Amino acid sequence: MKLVKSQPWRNPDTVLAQLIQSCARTRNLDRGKQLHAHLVASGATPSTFVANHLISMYAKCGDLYHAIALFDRMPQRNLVTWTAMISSFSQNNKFGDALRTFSSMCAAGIKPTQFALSSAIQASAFFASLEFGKQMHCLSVKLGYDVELFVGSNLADMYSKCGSLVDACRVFDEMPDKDEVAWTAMIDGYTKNGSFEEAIVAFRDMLRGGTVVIDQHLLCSVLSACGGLKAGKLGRCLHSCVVKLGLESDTFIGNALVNMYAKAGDMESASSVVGMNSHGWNVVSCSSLIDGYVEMDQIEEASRAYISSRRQGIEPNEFTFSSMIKACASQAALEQGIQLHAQVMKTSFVRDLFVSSTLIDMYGKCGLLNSSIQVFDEIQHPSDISWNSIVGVFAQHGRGKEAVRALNRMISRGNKPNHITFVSLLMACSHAGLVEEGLEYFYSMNKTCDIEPREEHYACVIDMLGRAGRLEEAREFIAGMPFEPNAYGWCSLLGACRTHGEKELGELAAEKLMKLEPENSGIHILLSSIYASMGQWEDVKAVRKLMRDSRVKKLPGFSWVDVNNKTHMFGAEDWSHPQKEEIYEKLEELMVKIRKAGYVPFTGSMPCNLEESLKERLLHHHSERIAVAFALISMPATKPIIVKKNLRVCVDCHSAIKLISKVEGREIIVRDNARFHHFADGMCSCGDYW
DNA sequence: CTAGGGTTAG
Repeated sequence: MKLVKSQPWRNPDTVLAQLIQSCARTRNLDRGKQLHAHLVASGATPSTFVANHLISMYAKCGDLYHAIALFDRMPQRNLVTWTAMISSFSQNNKFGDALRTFSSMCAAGIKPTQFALSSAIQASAFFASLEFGKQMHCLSVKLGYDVELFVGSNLADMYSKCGSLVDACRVFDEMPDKDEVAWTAMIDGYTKNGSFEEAIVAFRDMLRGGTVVIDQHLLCSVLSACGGLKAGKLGRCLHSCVVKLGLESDTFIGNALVNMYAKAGDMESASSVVGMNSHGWNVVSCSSLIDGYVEMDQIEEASRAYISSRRQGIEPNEFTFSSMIKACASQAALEQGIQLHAQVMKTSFVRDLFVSSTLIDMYGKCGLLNSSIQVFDEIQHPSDISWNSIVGVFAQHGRGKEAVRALNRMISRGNKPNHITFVSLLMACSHAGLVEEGLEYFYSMNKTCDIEPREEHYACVIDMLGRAGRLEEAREFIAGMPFEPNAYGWCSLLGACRTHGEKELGELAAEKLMKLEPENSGIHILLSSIYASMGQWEDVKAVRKLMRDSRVKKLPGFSWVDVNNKTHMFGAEDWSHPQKEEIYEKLEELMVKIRKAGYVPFTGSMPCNLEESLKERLLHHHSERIAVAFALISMPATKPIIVKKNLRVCVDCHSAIKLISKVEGREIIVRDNARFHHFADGMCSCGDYW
């Protein structure tokens, strides 16, 4: 109003335009509508200039309806009118409409400028449509805007969002001037495509240039890259930068910091950032925090963070649910998993592909194969992630044929298996003894699915041959490999050599393993048990001495079992439980039953030269068996028993529990530190070998 | 009058 009074000689349109503009700036829709109504009431048709302002005002205030209505009724549209309409659509996330309007404009014979191109490229980025994006790029080149600051940044952003980093770089490198927005687009492109090192390198290059402003957008992307690299030190450095620039109160920055620290495993810093300011408690930061705890295997802390977030009034979203369900899977905490599933079903997140995939995995790890399949079957359009989960579950359960069938269905439905799918498939074949099928897939995956076999696939083949007792072939296979097997491969081989009494190859595997994982006591134990099974007590002693000398300690074995939502822990020969009498009685009863069913104690591998009866007794009182006996006397017979162990289940316990599942008619799931065993009716999902 | 970049998952 001041302007009107002080500059009464100005063109009335200019005055009106300025008034409308101020409504747009302050998002004052009511005042904007008033001005519009006033204009209409005066009977005059607004000029194109004024109408353009009105469209822009309506769009900025989120009132697309009136913007469109006005646009449709305009007798004269100029370049800016079209451009304003396109940007109105893209500002309000109507990217399809933005693109349609863009092509109408072109059809009307109006050449787009950098403004319209910018919005149109943004829309192509939204649809992640490389094809359309390339057309836009082409048009930008033709019209001479391709290296312009805004268009260039948009193109780089669009290419990286379409997954084509090469094209993004090409555009970016051609740009003569680059500001912080352009750099952010590029750095974020690297980050989103998993090229974290390149993101950091780009950031350094940018700093070296020295002229670019560092703002919150830029720092967010760099922090995300630090998270990906687990680069806590660099991240902390950037945190100081955030503080110096006074950007701590930015919610996105806070979330990025929490996520960075959580990914780097620095949970203390992550949780302190959450508590630092009023924006700290939000669904993104809490989900990052929870996921950090889950990844660090600190499930108690994860639950605590989840409960605190709920107390703060934060509604969990699909990220939160995924992480919490993942936590249940890692603990084989079936009860809590089911509760989360029930909660998810009350929300729309039940249709989220990440959530359903973690549910499939959780049920699988808790031994409920049918529930996994049910969750999978309820997915309307399974994605690659969904298929990978179900193939993985079949692998865990030793269902080789089902895994193969799932893979074939996956391919025929147009989903593309990746290297993880093939790891699962090969493991499934290995567990089910489908050696020929497994080998066929291994040798053909490169041709049929364009996946070069990696370390882990080679390791699966070693495992497959080893389990089948084809150790000579395993040796040849290793000799023909383009690289040395990884720890998993050598470990499988060592296990197989132990089972099949192959001393020399076992020694080789152990030697390699001790170099790869010198701290791993399991390797020493396995090797000594190979010697023990052959009665080479001198060698057993030598290994023990080696363990002493290199200060490798055998971890004490513990088992856990959840009964009525309470976790009970047992050690070997552990009789501290209040119900010890009943447990002991049950164990004795089980021994009698399984002996009748054909159980023969396997004391051959025990790494000490003890009297047989004592060895047997020691075996019978392994922690996992005590846990199973306890669960049998305290749980309703309908529920599967889930036991968790910190070490590997021993061969003898494996065969004993197999028979216990048969004589007691119970499903027993044992998760040890290496794998998953599902015992039912005298069978185990991991086959006959441990 | 019209345009660009940022945080969480298998």
